[in-house]
Amino acid sequence: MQRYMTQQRRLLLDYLKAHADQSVSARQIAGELGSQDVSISAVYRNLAALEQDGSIRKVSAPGTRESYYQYLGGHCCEHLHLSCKKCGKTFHMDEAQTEALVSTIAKLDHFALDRADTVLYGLCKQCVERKDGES
Amino acid sequence: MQRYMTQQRRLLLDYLKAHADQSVSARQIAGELGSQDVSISAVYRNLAALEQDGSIRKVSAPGTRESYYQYLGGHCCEHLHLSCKKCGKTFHMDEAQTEALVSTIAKLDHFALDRADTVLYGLCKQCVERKDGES
DNA sequence: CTAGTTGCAAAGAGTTTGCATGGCG
DNA sequence: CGCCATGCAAACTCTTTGCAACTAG
Repeated sequence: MQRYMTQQRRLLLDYLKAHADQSVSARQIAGELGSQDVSISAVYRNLAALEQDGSIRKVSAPGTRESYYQYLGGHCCEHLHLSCKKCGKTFHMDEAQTEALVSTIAKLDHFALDRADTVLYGLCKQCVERKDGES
Repeated sequence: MQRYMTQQRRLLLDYLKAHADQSVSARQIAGELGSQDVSISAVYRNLAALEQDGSIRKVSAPGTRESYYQYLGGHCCEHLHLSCKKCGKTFHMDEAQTEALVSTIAKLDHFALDRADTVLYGLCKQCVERKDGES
């Protein structure tokens, strides 16, 4: 299906790019773009479209109800993602490391790890260091 | 809070144990136990209680709407879980391997991986081999 | 007995969809 | 112009909760 670059799609994409280092929820997006004429349904529909195109990725963090979305700068599934449970930022694991990890697991467990669907949860360096409050 | 072992809790726990090698959804459980007098709310309430006790684990698989639950044979968060996207079974990664993986990531990325919340998705050995239909 | 549990039905939250209108190319 | 996209509101699905009746210990 052909895609038109509407104002809403543009805004959404810009927003996602600007927040490429973290996962954002549909509500957050709608909240910030809502003032610029982007309805919640447009947000969801565009997120779905972008996900299909492989431009973004949808992840569901454990313990949360809503889904989160993150921009994939084109290079999509080459590496695993590290998602910080505290600050919400997403880190991209080095390709070489990813490769090593994936093949290690493949050898040990005969398990073909899927880079696209696997997210590793934990705490990033910063959040480990200052173990207390902040977003 | 004290827990009573009601008939419903017993049935639910038995069901989870019997399906310990795969993730099951609340709907599946309610569907099968519904005929034995277990309401959907009891299912959810008990799942929540059992999760709190650390007896089971709740995971949200990418691309699905509902949450899935899996029995943890007591030894809870020592190892990472491998979840097969095709057959739905959950495999427990060897503790030593888990340890190695976690510390490797800690070294390379300064990232404190959370064993409780991380699930690795992919295809298990069997599903990789017979790449076609079956559940 | 008494605190925890249950079923039911209603409430909530997040997400999806039908429909008529509006806009990109 | 034609097809795609939008906004709105209603529909849906999964999950949670209030309440009165019930049961395990």
